[in-house]
This record gives sequence, structure tokens and C-alpha cells, in this order.
Amino acid sequence: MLDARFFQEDSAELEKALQRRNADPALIQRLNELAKSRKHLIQRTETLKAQRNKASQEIAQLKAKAKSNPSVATEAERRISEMKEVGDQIKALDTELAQVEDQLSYESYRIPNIPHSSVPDGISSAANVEVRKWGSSPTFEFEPKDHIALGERLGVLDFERASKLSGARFALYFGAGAALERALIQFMLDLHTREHGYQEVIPPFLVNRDTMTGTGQLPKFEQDLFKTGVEERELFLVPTAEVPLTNIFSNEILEPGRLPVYFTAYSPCFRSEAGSYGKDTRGLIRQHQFQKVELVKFVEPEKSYDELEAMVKNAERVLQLLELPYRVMLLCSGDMGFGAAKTYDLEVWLPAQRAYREISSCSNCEDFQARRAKIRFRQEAQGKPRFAHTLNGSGLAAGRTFIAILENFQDKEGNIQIPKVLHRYLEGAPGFSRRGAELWILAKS
RNA sequence: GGAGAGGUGGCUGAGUGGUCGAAAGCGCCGGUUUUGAAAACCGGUGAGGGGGUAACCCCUCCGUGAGUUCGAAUCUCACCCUCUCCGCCA
Repeated sequence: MLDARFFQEDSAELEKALQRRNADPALIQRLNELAKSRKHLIQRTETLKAQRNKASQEIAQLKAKAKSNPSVATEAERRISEMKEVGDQIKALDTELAQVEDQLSYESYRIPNIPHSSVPDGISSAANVEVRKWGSSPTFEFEPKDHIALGERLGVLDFERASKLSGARFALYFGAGAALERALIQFMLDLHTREHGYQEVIPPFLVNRDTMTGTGQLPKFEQDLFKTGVEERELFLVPTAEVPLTNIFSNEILEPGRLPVYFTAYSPCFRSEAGSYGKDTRGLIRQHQFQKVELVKFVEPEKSYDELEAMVKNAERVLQLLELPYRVMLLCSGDMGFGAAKTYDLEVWLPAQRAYREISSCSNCEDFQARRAKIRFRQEAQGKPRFAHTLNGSGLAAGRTFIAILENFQDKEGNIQIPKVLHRYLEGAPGFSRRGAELWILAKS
């Protein structure tokens, strides 16, 4: 959510910003009118309320005196009937005001965040800018297989049986596959907690409507979420651990010295994404459920862009230690997520696709989420509360990391070599074989 | 799942229709005193919104939402949450 002042005053700036985000600039006109109407109604209703409060006190005094003086009692009755009129007016105005505020919040909750000045203009991923590249894509003396062929041959992935259980876009991991995914998660959590200063959290994976609204998934993207249960108890499955983590401090004012706070959490992520059918229909790339390790930061506004750079480095470190080639992309204004002011994507090299594919997305949301979720802090003990800046990033998506390992480290027979940093997690596990200093998942010959 | 109790300011806790944004205590901040600290004493100490150049003024908020009333922390209804006991379970 944006500051209400934005669409009350300098709407030209906002209109420009919204065009950069592919949003409808006509919204601004409407918001402007609603904001004016709100202000007007507040002024009228508050004048009447002040009048009523004053009269209530006077009536109380009159009632106290009325016992000894009957004429005062008549006066009190007269004032009460007078105030009845005022009360009706207040009620009518308050009803109107509530409607205007409902509309105002309905509309303003649907406006995306404004891009930071360093974000390039553009309407699609074509306008994203490559910032840097790490590692070199491996050369193969054979045609590299994709992770589906590799995974099924090794017996570690099964999409057909998964669809029997849950339908399309779900996966079963077996044996060494399940162990590898789990090892990746543990490796990532260990790295972030031991070397990057994040505190590990296990959050709820089901959250309420307020929580989803706080981070920006609602009200606009309800169709992308899975929802549980019947109407009386509405809960949503988290599409990312960003949601519960960021909302940890909702409706709180953090004491001076508390910031920065770094959290990391593993969670399964559940995404309905009704609009995405037709893309990546096969394999692990796009699933209704996937595993991810998330990074979230709460920081002072002045530091949030430095913190974003640091967070990207934290995510990159995972890929570097796994020896997976990747590049860092700065997203253009039209390709960013709803709440982001600036986003870097990490894209890992997938040999079978001969393409870089997103494996992490790190964003500075500035005060967009903080404003919605009311996440504030005090700089000094006596200071005014300020909105914190929130950041989130994948560190990393485990499923896609799994794909990258299969595809990048395959040999001609479809065996998979395991990166060194994972050996300590997988040494001796069923399905893994030693070859000298190397560790492999071997295809049955 | 069954039965009961309760949600008030940073914390403890009073308040059951009328100057109650809320007693008291603790905590915190400032001051007096002190060589310094503690103690003691004095004063201050929530958030959001509206108006004003400003000093400052006004409105709202006692779990959330609706209702009754001239007037609600206080009465009514619904919901959420917490605690205790029983049952069940990892």
C-alpha cells in the first residue's frame, strides 16, 4: 500500500509510476476523488461529534442537579431530544464515511509499489538487465538430458503417480531424490544461519486473510492461492515463507536497537497460479507445491538498498558453493512482483533448456508491506514510530536447485555427481555411491 | 471434542451507563538532591486520523465487528484469541 498522500496531492508522479508497472492510471483519478470525499466527511462528522461530546457532559451535570431541581430535569430532557437529532446525523455520516473508506482501501490495496529510480523501464522480462554472471556453462560431449528424463531413469522422481494422488503439477521424490532435496534445504539453512546471520524460523504454513493482505498477496491475487476449509474458518496455504515471516512483526512497534532483523525459514510453497497453464507443463519447474528456503529482513529505511545487495550475495553464495553457473538480473519495472520496489533475480543455467531459469528472486519492498501490515520501529526511545523496510528473497528454491544439479552434473550414462558441499549431508545415504573423492547417484545399468 | 474462566495503556491491575484515554503500582524519560550511583521527591510518559505558519485544538481507539442509548471500557449479539480441567493425540 502506498501513502495516502500520494494520490491526494502529487498524482502526476504516481500516474507515471503506475504506467511503468503496467497498471491503470485511471485508478488515480478515482482514488483522488475518494480521498477528497473522505476528508470532507471526516471534517463534518468530527464537528458533530465534538458537539455531542460537549453536550453529553453538560447533560450529565444537569442530571446530577435534577434531583433537587425539577426545572433542570426538563432542561435535560430538552437537550437529550436535541442530541438525538445530532446522533442520527452522525450515524448517517459515519455510514457514508465507512463506505468511502472501504472503497478507498479496496482500490489502494490493488495499486502496486512504485519502482525505485535505479529500476529500468520496461513492460516484460525482455527489458531486464544482466548485472553479472558467475561460472561457465558446462560443455557436454553428449546431448544433455532434462531433469525429467534423468530423474525418472534414476527412479528418484515420479510425476505420473503424483498426479494419481493430487493431479497435475505435483511430484513424488523417492530415495536419493528425496534425500538430495532435504540435503539442499539443510545446507541452505545452515549456510544462512551460521555464516549470514539469519535466525531460523519454523512458521505456520496456513495463514489468515490479514496476513496474506499484509504482504500483498491479497486482495488482488486470491486466485493464485490455495484456500482451506469451509467459510467459517478461512485459511490460506502459504505461497512462500515470506508471508508468515514478514507478518511476524505486524501491528508492532519495534524498540530502538531491534533492527535489523534477519529471518530464514524452510517451507513448502503452495501456488495455484491459475493463469500459468501452458507454460512449463512438464517436470519440476512449475509446481503447485515446491520446497523453498526463504530469507526475510526488517531494516531501517536508509539501509534497505545496501541490505538488498547483501541479501542477493547471500543467495548467490548458495549457487557458488554448489558450483552452479548463474547470472544476476535486475528486473525492469513491468516484470517485478506487486510489492517490490526493486528486484534482482538469480537465474541458474539449465543445460537441457540451454537457458538461464529463475531460481531466486530478491526484493526490497521498502515500506509497501510495512504500511499494510503496520510494521513499525522507533529509532530513539522518544521518537515517532516509522515504517520499517522489508526485504525478501529465495535462498533458494529447492526444487529448481534440484533440477540444476541433475542437469549440470550429469554424465553420459545419466549418473549425477553431487557437489562437495553436500557430501557431509549425503555420505552413506542409500542411493549414493562413492567414486574416489566423488559422490554420485548412479543409474541402474 | 466436552466443561469453565478471561481478554483494559510497555507490564501488573482497578473500573459494570455520564468530564474515563481510563485509578494505583511497576517500568521508562527528564529534573531536584548526591563526589558518583542508589534511595527519596517532583514532573512527564500510547497509537491513528483531522485542522492550524505555530503554540495548540478536535475526533477515534479498553480483543474484533455489529447493535441498544442523548451518551458505552461498562448493556446485547456474533466472531477471534488466551488460560484451566476432562477426553484424544505426535
